Amino acid sequence: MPGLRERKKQELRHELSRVGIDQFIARGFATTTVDDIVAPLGASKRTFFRYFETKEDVVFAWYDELTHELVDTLRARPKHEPPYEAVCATLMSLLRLYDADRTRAIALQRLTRETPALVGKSFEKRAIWERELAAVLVSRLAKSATRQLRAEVIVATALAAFTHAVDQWAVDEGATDLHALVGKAFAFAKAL
Amino acid sequence: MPGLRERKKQELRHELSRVGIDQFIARGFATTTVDDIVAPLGASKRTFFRYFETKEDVVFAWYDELTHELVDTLRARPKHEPPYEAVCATLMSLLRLYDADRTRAIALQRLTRETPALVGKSFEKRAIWERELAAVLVSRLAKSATRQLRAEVIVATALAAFTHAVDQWAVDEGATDLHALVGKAFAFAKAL
DNA sequence: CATGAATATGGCATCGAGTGTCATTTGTCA
DNA sequence: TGACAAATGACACTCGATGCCATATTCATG
Repeated sequence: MPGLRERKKQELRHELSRVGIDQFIARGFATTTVDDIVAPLGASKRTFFRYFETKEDVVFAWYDELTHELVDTLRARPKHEPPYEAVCATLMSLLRLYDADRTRAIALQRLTRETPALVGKSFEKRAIWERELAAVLVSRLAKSATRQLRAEVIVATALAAFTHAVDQWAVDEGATDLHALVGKAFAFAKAL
Repeated sequence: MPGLRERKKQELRHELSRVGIDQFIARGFATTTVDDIVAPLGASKRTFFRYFETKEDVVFAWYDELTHELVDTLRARPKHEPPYEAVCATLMSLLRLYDADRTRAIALQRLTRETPALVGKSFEKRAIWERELAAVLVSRLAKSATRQLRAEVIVATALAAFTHAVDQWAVDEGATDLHALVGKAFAFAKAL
């Protein structure tokens, strides 16, 4: 079992992320200092930076937690399924997170969109997903000198379609149907 | 005509970028301070930050300079040309930059790849291209509730294919034919 | 060419992110 | 309970980034 020490660590990491995001949304990213995040929890700035490499990372803590799950999901897709469809189906599984708390998801998307530093970070994290998923996908493709590149292009395309759909949905304040929009974005990429 | 003042400004901006990149390549991004960049040119740190918002920006100064050119190139593509092909042709025009100085291009790509902060910045700049190009492309698409999204997906896909091809080329130290590789990447996206 | 307005620069002070170090506290396990 | 390992806090420090103001440079006009 996990043990008290490990449990406390995960809890603190989670709390730091929660408090941080709340403050960013309420008062803006730049105007919120690390001390502001740490104070309500009675922790020190030094501890904060043992849990997160940068201030930006608190916004995308959940990205890291999902990486393994995504990889597993893609691995579990039926062997005969075409590669692009497998990646699309994998990404679709993420939508439950947006469904779970639409208001927060939209606020978070807006926060990211309006903060250049966060835009960069989100892409940086996305690049990690890309690399991991492409590594899985490669094994599905016929051997060739360029199958690594092909895997990367397929994953990157699906991911780009996905994020643009989510972004559009958030810009519209959730007025449209997210699932349908993502589906359309996937279809757009398929029929270039 | 430009005037002395304007000419000096552009020259200094160019010099700052050149010296900065050189030092980053030679001694690493994190270990090079802004003072290190500014010293050989006899400028002050304060002046540096009047030319570049962040230290990262010196690496991507040429991105900004190319934005208008890219937009114009896309606008100039024949009206009947399918949208994806128009974007691909537009991006192809960038390859002359990589041909012009292959060694430096490869070194720069490596620098970016190995520096997380620069990875984020490069995506951030790419996102600007995406937005600009998508805005142009929209006018080529049939009116519909989702044509904005469709334009974004098309542009993002082409751009992703392009950068992954360049990246692969740089990883291989320029051993493969860049033009052919980019062409293949474009084809991979087209035939998902 | 002289002169005053507009603009670019440098120096200074300041804030805050991020890191190294070490003493102290807290969880673990025999 | 006592010893060991791991987590934390406090402190000092570096450096990116910004506001402020005095100085220097360019430009437009007479």
